[in-house]
Amino acid sequence: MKRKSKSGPPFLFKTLADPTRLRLLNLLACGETCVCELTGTLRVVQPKVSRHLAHLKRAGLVEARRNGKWTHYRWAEQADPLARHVLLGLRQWMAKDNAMNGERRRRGEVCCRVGRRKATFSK
Amino acid sequence: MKRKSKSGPPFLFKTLADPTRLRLLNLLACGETCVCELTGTLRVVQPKVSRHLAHLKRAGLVEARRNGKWTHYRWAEQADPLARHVLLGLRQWMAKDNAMNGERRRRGEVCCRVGRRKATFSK
DNA sequence: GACATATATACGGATAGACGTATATGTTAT
DNA sequence: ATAACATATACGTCTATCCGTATATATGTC
Repeated sequence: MKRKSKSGPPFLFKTLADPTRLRLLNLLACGETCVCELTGTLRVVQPKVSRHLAHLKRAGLVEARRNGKWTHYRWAEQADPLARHVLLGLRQWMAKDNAMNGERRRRGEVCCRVGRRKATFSK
Repeated sequence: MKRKSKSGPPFLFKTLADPTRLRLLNLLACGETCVCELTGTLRVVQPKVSRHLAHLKRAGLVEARRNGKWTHYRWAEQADPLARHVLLGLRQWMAKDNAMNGERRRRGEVCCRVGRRKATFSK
């Protein structure tokens, strides 16, 4: 039985091979962000966001910090030189890509950190 | 119906997410190489090599040149800055990785190649 | 032409990955 | 305690991807 390696370049690249995960990294590039803001900005269902964040965390690309009800994610420092190099390139690419820029601009229009009002009459 | 994008960062990373393809790129880093030598050095069946080479070619990472019965593959120049950056990092990683070094050393003990020119690797 | 060699592709099965929905876990407020 | 909320995970399904084997294509030799 052959062990499945969850590290090394193939695993790094596999982690980066998903559009949703790149969008998440893009938003996190602005700084630590909570899941609800990520969910709101990307307009995808919350379990999808959580699953991809878990994957990014397993791969060591992000770290999580719990604060009360919320969990905040952020980019992690990379020990491995290849990962550091690749992520730097990715960051630069994100800074220029139109779609990624647009999504970063949508940040802050949503989420928990500012006073949020529910769209409900029952209160 | 949503079109499946065969380009962009996700596709680049997907291409790099396979160990066999990385091994192929590693051997090609020494210079243009024919399929039979790749097959012999990696000790994998030929259709597998051809399939992965086709994938690398579709992704624009390698180019092919036919010469008689043989097809020689080589690294392609990258127009996209992200791809160029990532592949440069990969090349540097390969230069230091033990397994990759070992495999490059096995080159030349096999196959059709007799006289060859020197590599782009040490650049 | 027939034949051998080098490479590419087609086919079917196995496995991994991504998804949506439902549910579980953990936290805070009442 | 219960309720409401934020986040994580479990489950079943669907699709993509990888593989080995068999076959197709292309080129050179006789």
